[in-house]
Amino acid sequence: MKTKTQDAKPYHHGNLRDALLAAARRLLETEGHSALSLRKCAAAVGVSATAPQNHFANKTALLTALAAQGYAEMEAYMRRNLSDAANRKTRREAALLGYVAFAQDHPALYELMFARERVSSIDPDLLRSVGKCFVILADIAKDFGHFAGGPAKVDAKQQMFLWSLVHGYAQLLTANRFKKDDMLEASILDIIPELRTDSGH
Amino acid sequence: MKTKTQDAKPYHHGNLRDALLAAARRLLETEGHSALSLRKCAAAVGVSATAPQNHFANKTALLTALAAQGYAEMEAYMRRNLSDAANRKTRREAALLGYVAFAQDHPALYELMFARERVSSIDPDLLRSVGKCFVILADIAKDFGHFAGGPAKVDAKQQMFLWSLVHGYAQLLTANRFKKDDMLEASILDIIPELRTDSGH
DNA sequence: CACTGCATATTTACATTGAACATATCCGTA
DNA sequence: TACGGATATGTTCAATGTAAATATGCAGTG
Repeated sequence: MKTKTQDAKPYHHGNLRDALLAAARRLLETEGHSALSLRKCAAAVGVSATAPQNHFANKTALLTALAAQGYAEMEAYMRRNLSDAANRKTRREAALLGYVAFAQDHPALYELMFARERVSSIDPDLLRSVGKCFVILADIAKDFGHFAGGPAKVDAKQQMFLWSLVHGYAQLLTANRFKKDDMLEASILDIIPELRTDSGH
Repeated sequence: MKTKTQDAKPYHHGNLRDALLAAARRLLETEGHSALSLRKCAAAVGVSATAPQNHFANKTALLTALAAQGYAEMEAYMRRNLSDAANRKTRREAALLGYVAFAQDHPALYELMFARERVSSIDPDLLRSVGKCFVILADIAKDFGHFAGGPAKVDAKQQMFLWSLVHGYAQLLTANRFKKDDMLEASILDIIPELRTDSGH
């Protein structure tokens, strides 16, 4: 018989889903994805090994939710330190630096966000988070690159160019493939060769 | 008692290491990395479940060898269809198209080649294979981008620019992040905005 | 030929993990 | 109060990575 006065551990956690996501995130970033298991998440939160199944159908579902959370946070990185009144150049540079800073601050999570097999790429929540990130990039992309073709094709090429460049840079940087001292000094802004128009400032 | 006339399965495989790598490669490309286990590799080759341990200290060692093999093959893709007499522009375009073609033909292997946790990034064989790929890119990079700084810094920025661009493009393409029709039409050559000098042709 | 050493493969064993299943508990509501 | 849905538990199983001890074959050496 359990007394009501001293609060025993409740049968129901209350917010297990978020707690599991937080634990998973912590495990991922401190011990790497190979150390991330549903059981460890459950243990970290203090519930039974199979409790996560009530909130995530399988491990992929949890990783997908984690990735979606990652995109949302990356968006925040791209928008941080910015007032709406900031001019175009400032916004541009802040967004690109934010993108890279996020990858550097959370390399394991960033890798998960682009892992083809570990996340369900058709998940609506994930797609929504991805989309919100890339409207930012798509807007910035208007300023970069001289390309041939009609307006739609030019837009597409600009977006592909910028996204490829910043994503490739972020991943090669976090994968430690840039070794030379001269490379380590160069930021993402330093390796963008030109502007279409210097409409900012 | 075993007769010598009908050849019984030999106790020693003869070339188990290569056979395991081939089996691993097949599993990776047909069923994905989550279906790749040491035991399945062993079973595919027809040896006991723990035989691989004699050739690969652990799973990471096998994946690292597989990644090294991938870089060697990507180099072949970049060099294919080329005579030494080809002019600079032709070599440039063939190498870039080859890089992307490799990623498209072997997306799971390509992803492995840049996976931070699954491969040992300090493995000498891997580093050698990576290096041979990127002398090609480093040479091509000389033609791209106007950057500030001394010669060494300019070289570094050009290399970072080109490698980031082509790697980001390849990964976003294989990860199916380019959705719009206009994007699917654009090749890597279409999203490179300019040449430093048109020294080729 | 007999013997020895080494590389290679096998067998056995164990802890971890993802997942399925039936069951228990809590809470809101009719 | 009784019921039902949501949430958590305990049990169970197959697959996996890895360790340790053992067996096999081969290549020399006496």
